[in-house]
Amino acid sequence: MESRTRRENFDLVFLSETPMETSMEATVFDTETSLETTVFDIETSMIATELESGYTLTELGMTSEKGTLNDYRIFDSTIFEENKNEDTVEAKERFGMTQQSDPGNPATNVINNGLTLNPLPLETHSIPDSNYIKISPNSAPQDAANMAAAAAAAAAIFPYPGTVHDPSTEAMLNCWMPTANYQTQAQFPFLLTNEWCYPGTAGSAFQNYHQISGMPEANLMQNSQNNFASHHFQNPIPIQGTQNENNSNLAAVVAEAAVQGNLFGTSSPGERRWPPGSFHENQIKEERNERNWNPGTNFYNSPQENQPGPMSQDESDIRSEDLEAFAKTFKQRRIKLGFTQADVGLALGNLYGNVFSQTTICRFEALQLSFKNMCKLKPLLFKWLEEADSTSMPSSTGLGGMFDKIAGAGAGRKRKKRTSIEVNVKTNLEHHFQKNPKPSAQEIAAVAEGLQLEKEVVRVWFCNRRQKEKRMTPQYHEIISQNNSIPPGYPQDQIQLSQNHQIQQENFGY
DNA sequence: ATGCATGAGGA
DNA sequence: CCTCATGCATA
Repeated sequence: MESRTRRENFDLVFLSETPMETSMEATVFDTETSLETTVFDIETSMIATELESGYTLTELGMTSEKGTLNDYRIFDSTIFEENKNEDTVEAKERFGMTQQSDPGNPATNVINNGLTLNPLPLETHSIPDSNYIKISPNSAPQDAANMAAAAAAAAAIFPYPGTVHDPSTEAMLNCWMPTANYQTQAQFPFLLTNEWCYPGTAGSAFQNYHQISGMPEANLMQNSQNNFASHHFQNPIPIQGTQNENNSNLAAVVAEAAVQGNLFGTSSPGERRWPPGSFHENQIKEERNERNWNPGTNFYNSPQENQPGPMSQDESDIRSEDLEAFAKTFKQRRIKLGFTQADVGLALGNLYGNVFSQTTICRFEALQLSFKNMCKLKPLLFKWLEEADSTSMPSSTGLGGMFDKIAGAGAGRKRKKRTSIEVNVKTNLEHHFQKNPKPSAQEIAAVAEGLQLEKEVVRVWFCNRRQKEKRMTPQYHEIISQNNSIPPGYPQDQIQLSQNHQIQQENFGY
């Protein structure tokens, strides 16, 4: 089996906001082997096939609930060349695109590394589906995560950035490698100092980005592109980190790259999701309040300031999708690095003075904390991860210093022995809860009476129960009643997540 | 991974 | 008494 590089033959296109309610599945098509693998069927929420690399798209944060299609395609530009003259009307209709490329801009088309990027006008979409790699259709809320994964995949795969088409701004982006968030020059050296990269998603703020330096959009864009081109010419970005680099299974390459890219693909305090100062914090907050944290909302079109400056990410600009994606990535990385949840909790103490228990880390990873709580912990965990990632020598240095875990020794009152409540009693309580989640003292007393439990125990049970209700991933509700429709062996958390998106709005409207 | 619990802070 | 962040102890 000859090992070839097919990288020159691919470009990356993002299609956003295209309504498509039908078979939401991710198909990976290897144009070399002509093998097609259905990876994830959104419709049934079933993981049909795991990628060879061992990652599933689910693990890559590529799952999605139904809704708007956000379709990432990596296509064979040779085929594109053959098809580009096809009628575009159908494509436009089909994909709801109105975008034209900028064929007049050489930087759009040719990167000076001997590779020719196609201008990628809309016409590209008349290419048969079978020639695409469809990574994932997504609803808007999932844009970021999916975009990140897809983009990161492309970033790792291609020696140059794919041409990214942002339909919402009608921008052709040849100049950068997208992730879910704005990226700085640190990530993308080809950027001009004050530039930020934006991946482009539904309602992209690409234009905002281009306004940052006060430069006319067109100029900045061109600048970017030129800058990128020259940078690349001199410093071709090596393809690295993908063990499957030479693997003929493109799917595996994509997957692996996506996993790696995912790390920086998710927003984080360290990276700042927004260009520094580009969005006024208050504006974001206001907007979020107005929209009541609708997870489907994107804020990319928010007004912005021109004043660059440091910006700390706080809860107001974290979306639940970000948290999901981060938690997922965090867990993967943590495990890969060989740390236990307890290790992390302890390390947080060393690094930032806040020790956390294994329990808390566990709950973070499982999204079993309140939204607010998640937001609070995320920055810390992110820092830790960054640290651990760069040091990446867990056994030796990793836990070296250690804190004296100030043993409480407070000799406070002994903890009450944990009372265990029988299952049938629990069921009973659950029923009560369904009827009235906030029973009064009297009602609690009555329940306690009926169930032969201490009042206090019942009270605490309700407290805890309510608290559970507020977790990011509630595990209760009507899941039971849907049992029939749950495919056997289907991982529960998938359902919880998708349900969560609805529940979220009620529970986290603050 | 979770069930039951604690304690701070708020009405 | 409640909410909320958090964790001991255990399944």
